[in-house]
Amino acid sequence: MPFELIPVIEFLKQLNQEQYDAVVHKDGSAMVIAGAGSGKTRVLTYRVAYLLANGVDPFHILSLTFTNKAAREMKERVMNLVGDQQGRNVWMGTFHSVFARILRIEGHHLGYPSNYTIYDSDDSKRLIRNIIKEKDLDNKAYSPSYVAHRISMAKSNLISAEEYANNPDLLSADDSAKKPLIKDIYLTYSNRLKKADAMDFDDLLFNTYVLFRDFPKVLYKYQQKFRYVLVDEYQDTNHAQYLILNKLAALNENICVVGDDAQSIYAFRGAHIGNILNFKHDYPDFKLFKLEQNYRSTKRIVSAANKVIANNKDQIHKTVWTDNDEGNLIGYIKATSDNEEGAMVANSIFETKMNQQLPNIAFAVLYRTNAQSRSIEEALRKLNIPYRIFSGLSFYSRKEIKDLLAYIRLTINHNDEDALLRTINMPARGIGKTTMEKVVIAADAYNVSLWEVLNTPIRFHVKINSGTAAKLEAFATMIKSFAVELKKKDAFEVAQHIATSSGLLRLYREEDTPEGISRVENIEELLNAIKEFVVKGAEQNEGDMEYQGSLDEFMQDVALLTDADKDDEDKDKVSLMSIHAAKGLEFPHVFIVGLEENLFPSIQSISTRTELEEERRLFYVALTRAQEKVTLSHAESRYRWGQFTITEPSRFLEEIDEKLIDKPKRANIRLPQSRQTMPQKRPDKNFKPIEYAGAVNSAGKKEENFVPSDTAALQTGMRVEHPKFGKGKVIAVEGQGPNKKATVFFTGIGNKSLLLRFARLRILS
DNA sequence: TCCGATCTATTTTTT
DNA sequence: ATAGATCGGA
Repeated sequence: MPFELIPVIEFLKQLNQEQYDAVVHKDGSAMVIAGAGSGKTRVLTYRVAYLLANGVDPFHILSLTFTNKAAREMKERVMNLVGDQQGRNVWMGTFHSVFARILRIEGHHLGYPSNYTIYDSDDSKRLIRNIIKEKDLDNKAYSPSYVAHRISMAKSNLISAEEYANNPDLLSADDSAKKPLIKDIYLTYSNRLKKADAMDFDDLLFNTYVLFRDFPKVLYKYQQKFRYVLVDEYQDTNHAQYLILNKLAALNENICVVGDDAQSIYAFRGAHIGNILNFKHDYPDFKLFKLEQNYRSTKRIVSAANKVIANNKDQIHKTVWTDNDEGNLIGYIKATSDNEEGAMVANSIFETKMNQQLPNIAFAVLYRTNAQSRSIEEALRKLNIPYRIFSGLSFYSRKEIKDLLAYIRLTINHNDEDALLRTINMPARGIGKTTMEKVVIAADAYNVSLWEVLNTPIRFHVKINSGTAAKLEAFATMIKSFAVELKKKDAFEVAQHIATSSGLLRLYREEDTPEGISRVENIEELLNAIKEFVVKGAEQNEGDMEYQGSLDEFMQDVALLTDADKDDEDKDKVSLMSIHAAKGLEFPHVFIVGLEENLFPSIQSISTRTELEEERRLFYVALTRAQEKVTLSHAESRYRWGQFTITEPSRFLEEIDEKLIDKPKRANIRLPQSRQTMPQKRPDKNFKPIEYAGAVNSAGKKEENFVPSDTAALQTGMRVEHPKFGKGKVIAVEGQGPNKKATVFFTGIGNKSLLLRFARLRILS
């Protein structure tokens, strides 16, 4: 017996009948349709524990999730159930990270080295942008994001560049969209990735599929290895993922998928709800389990969510119910502006926290778009409420981080084109645009990587003068010297060496501006993370001779990391995140902000029913994150892309039963307990944002009572104050009308050029 | 090639 | 509002 069976039996008692049945259904295919909050993660983790308890070797279990966070959480929970030793050996990870790992081992069958680079969407967009430029295409018709999306859709449907170029449907669609050359961009893009020994996110799936399709022996090896396959969030799988799972499970058919069609929110990137329906065709003997009891939320929340989702036509019937208390009414906040919305949300958090003595982690603010975090952040900061933003990629997509990572990538994989282009003149080394253009053209002509041309420019007939040649050689020599270090030292030492010798750190140090300082800090933070990786890895792998703590190990899936994966010592913070990022999480108190037409539902998604239904599922996901209380909020006006916009309340607000919502009232901060209810029309004059802002603030900082002046008469020499930059002196005023702007010298910050249309300035003298 | 000034796209969601 | 790309002059 691998470990004590007793605890598992004990744990099994905690399950309800359906959960229990799903957990102990050991062999054969199974689908678990799990309503929100019905304990699906629990079923998955217990199932893994149950398999282990029944003598299944941990090496034979594969468990796939969509986010690293979900994978990590599951791993922790499993380790708690069955002990670290067993738990660690189960393959648990995201589709992308697991397949990336398989491709490191097997990629040679497809002509990839094991140190291939993973391009994140930023990198691939850069590459696409370059190709568009090289082909001299109109970058209005061919916007990189559009092309990237198009290629991504093709890849997730397993359509290669060659197949794309021969597919009449796709071609005519592109023709009528007046973008007939997408096929050429796709072809070039694929070639360039291959030449750079790089894969983008979609390639990780695409190539895994090709590997399994074309190399039956390899497929057989993994079928043997993964005798039990578990999949979380099955409703979000795309076609490529579906077929890979199909192949993997074909031998043993021990596949257990868990999902909820009502929570499918990734159709926009190719997820296919139909995969749930296909399941019964592929595995006719499958067992279906439905988890309908919600353990997470109050009756009112469950009922509101059910009512909302009932408006969707496309759904699998199920009845989510709960035994929990009736609970609070759903809160409602109506603000005049986005800033006021932030202040009211922050204030409500502050009050609830004080009244009920709750920690910050009890609260989450969810929004449709990441850009909405700003006003919330500002408001929380004013009230000294600590918060953490879980926004996609912000840390890893910072320029300085990308730069350092690019040096490391280039050191590991010299063929990495994006890394080379990014680093070669950063800091400036006198290798400019002209030279690199010649190199790119030569690389293209001889079908080799940029690195090869760089090393022996003469061989590829690049016409450059000796000075430039020397510069290129110096750069190549430097990268080669880094590569030598790589073999000798641990990850931290090499990374630090690279940061210093490349001149990157010096460059930012010399900047001596607040931005420069924060860049240096970010680089140091990355170096710390690498250090931690070395230390932690060494501890965990004690006695494991395989583990070197080397930099390539660190880099292996750094491209797959997001901000949410950084650890944070101080955990007690309010969470700010997009609804997409909140999937799978729960919080006692949830604020859903920006419930306005054209924002949520998004303006891009209101034209078709299916898109609108996806937005509604998103709203459903948001509502069902809450355990105790949901508060909905919207603002009557909002700045969007620098424009002041008047907004309409979201249609979703009307889809909730009025009886469940706290009477629409203006949250008067001065009279927080007031029964006063406000009309739903215009706010009365007492509720100017400024007055309000003054009332909420507690700390007595400058920003609180900030009243911007009319800057029409602003003149050179005037002393002004800015809420963020502090006091300063106007150096110059230029431009006319809406483009009028001022250059202001702020003490301790330096010159800032501000558009008066936007800048909030107070004239002091 | 470098530097500063000017223009522009960005905002949907993520691995 | 802002970062990044682009342009033009030195």
